[in-house]
Amino acid sequence: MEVIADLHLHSRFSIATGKEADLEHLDLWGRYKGVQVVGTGDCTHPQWLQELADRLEPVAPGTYGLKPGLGLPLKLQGPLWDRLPGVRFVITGEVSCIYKKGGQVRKVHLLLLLPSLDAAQRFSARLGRLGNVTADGRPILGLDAKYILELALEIDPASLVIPAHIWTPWFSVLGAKSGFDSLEECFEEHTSQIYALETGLSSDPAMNWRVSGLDRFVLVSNSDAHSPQKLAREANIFLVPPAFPNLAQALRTKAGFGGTIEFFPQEGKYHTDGHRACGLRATPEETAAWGGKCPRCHKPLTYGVMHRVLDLADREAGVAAPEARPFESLIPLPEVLAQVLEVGPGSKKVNHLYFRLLEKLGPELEILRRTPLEDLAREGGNLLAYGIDKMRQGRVHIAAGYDGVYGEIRLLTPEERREVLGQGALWSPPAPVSPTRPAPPSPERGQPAEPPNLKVAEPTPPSPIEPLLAGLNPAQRQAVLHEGSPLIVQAGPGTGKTRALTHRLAYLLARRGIPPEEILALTFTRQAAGEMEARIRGLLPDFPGLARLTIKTFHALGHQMLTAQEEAREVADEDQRRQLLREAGKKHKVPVALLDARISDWKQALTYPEDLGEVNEPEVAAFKDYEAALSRGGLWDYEDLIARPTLLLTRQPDLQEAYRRRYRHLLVDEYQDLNAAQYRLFRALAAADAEIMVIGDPDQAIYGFRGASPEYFSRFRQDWPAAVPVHFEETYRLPPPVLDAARQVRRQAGVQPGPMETHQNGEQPLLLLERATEAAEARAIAREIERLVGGLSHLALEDAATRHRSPEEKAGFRDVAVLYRLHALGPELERHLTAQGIPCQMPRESVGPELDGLDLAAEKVKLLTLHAAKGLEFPYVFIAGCEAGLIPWEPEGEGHKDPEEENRLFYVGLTRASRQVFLTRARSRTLWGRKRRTLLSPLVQALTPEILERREESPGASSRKTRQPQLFPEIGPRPKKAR
DNA sequence: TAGGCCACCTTTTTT
DNA sequence: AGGTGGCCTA
Repeated sequence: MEVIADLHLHSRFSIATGKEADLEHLDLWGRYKGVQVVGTGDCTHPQWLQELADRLEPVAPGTYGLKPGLGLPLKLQGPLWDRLPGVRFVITGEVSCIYKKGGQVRKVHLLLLLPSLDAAQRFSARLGRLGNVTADGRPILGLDAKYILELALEIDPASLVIPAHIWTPWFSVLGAKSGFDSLEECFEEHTSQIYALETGLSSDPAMNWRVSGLDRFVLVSNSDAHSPQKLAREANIFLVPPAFPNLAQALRTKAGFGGTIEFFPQEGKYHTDGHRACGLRATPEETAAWGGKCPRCHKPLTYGVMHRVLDLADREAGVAAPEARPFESLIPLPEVLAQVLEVGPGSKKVNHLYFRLLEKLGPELEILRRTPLEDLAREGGNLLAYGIDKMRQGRVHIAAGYDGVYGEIRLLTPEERREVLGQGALWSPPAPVSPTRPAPPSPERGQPAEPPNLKVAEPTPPSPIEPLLAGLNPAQRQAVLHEGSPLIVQAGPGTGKTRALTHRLAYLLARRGIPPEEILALTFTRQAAGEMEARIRGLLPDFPGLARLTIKTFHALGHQMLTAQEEAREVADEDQRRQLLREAGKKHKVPVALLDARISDWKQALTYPEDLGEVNEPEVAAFKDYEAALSRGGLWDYEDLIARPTLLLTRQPDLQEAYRRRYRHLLVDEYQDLNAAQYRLFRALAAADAEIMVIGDPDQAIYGFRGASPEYFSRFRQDWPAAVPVHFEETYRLPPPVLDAARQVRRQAGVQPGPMETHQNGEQPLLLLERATEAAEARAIAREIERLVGGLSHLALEDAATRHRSPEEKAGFRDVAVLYRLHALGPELERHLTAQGIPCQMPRESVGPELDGLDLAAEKVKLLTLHAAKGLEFPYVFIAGCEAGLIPWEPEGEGHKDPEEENRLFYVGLTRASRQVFLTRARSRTLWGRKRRTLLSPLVQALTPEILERREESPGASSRKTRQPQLFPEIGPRPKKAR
């Protein structure tokens, strides 16, 4: 007994679905169509899962039915319908993986088949930690497809993952635009866990047989319906009982898998090649003859599924794959009726006849596949019977779909019409004979496989150049090689600062034989220290004694020095410190903020209560209490970690001498960010004859509020008169317009940064997007990101500007950062980007305890403060909130605090980008409950038009849906969610 | 001592 | 807006 199953469809929680896409209507339409098993779809969506749990009950293992009383009444009566059982549901869903692999953006849709509702709940919860599963029933995840497979099997080994509509150009495992050339490239060592492939609307099994690499897979077909009416336009025929374990077994082994019900693939939107704008349809042969270009406009043609299949094909047409299953090609009944009645498929006439036929003849699939022609003729007329007969024989004329244009079916020619309908018609339904399609070509052995394409590794000739200097420019080389006197390097953004530092370290160790323990490299952040260490290991793998190298933050070094001399204490965290300040401040009636600032100042000047003598200020008394409390609690604060070790060194000459003897080589990163205490610590550590290299960029000094002062940078040459200055003048990061913009910004502060030359190409100007509100601003950002990634879904298809970009040029989510001045802007941006289906993350949050490999592997857009972006690089950088008062930040009523530093901060933001910068602004912004009209940031205002393009909101923005080719055009716009 | 109400304030960050 | 701390009351 045949069991027809449609496993891939979507609920109303998916984007661009009708609100009728619920269980009740799926059950109803499953019965109308004649399907016994229906996937739930969207099994990663928490609300949908809740609905499944509420409304379904198990009827067999992993198989569910509507709870009693929930089924909708059929519009139909009669013996065929009165006792028709409801459909059975199995748990299915789809995820969209958008990620970079091999330097290219990949977009792969996967169909999931899970063995139980419980498994789905666990899977959803797990995915929810890696991305956003609530915005869309088909979530967009920045995760490698193979991890999804791993995860599904980890949740339950009975799960099945089926690559979805595998040939579509934009979103599939073999797709021409963002896919792979083989399943193995995608799933690697897990490929054996893939058992089935979904052929999609634009291809049928016969096309897939031409690729012998697919022979071992079960070829499945599903509707991918976005509304229940579209259910089962493609489907699977199983010859096993309708329960999950049997279906899964059949999908794994092919045994009990009876074949598929298909669209005519030419009807699909991407079947053949062409160019929509020119209305040009092309066969792959024509495309080849035209060199892939549209002969009318010479733009690249969009390759269709057929083309892609032929690219990978290694078997002749008309030869079935071994063990191939048969398939039947059908046209949905409403379309057949539309052809017969010469009206639209959505018309009342069609609808009326549709249900009349169903009532008399049974479910739609039965009518299309099996109902005897004479019965069709009796209930629907000769023309209908004739048309369906033609369809069953495959005699259908279809102008193939291309470049997003649906194929056009013509079932009946005018002559046929006349003949069949005319007086004394030549055609009448034949006597009842089995009207099934001719059997598919019998499976044969496939062609012998091509010899494997062996790649011979090219021997790399031994390099005569010192490898540690190879690839360095002259200034970098100088920084690496310099010895004998202190060195100060001024290194702008992207000029290879870390490169120079790490190569110098490696050179010291490996060429000059400096013992690792004599080297001290200091950074400001753990991340920078970690990166430096990793890069040294990369340069000198297996070098003995690397562990004895000291690469630390200033604070870590200070902590280590302190604990070597005193009883170790913990470092007070933010909360502890605030608590102690509050207590001390309260007792002595000193405002906490004031006390905080005073104590910081004191410690940065290496001053402790005992140095303040008998001053009677309440602040001093509070300071004493605070220090006593820290001590009682066994705590140091961050400033202690610098000030105290410095005092130890200055007060104990022998200790200082010991450190100075040990560290003969000192390197300091981000030298412009030293504060007074750090500067003194560094001076205390540096012997007169030590070899010193400091590197930094005074234009990027942004920690003045923390007591840092770029003054020490310029003072270096006074402190070390023998110092040699080096200036890195070549940037490898900034494309010319960004470099230009950055320099223009600095010029506004009266600073003319030294000469700079860029090796980065790219002429994209900065883009300024001004919107009415911060919500519109966030949506504009989301839209641009979507463009950069090259479209997130079929519905928001790549526009002309991006669609022909090669996959290498497209961005992955991790290539994008959104920067802003205040944390307060972060959550709102995150909310909107998330709602638009863009995986994003504010790194503060991710500092959770249970970060595993997958968490780290998930690609996300980063949301960062400008400060936090320091030292990072992203191809695409958005700077949000480019408004006067916000950038540069001017606290309410107080006016500019430090316009110089704000200017540098903006400079830092701009110079994070290696491809393009987007500046955005909200004309009205609500911040901390106060709504204000804003002006464009003066820093942006001053940028010249050659490098800054302004793009107003396109007036056609509201006509989105008319511009966009729709996969399911009958669906209205997505319902607005209440805020 | 819990709970409720009100006033306040809001940049950027280091083991 | 929204969270926090302070202060008052029962």
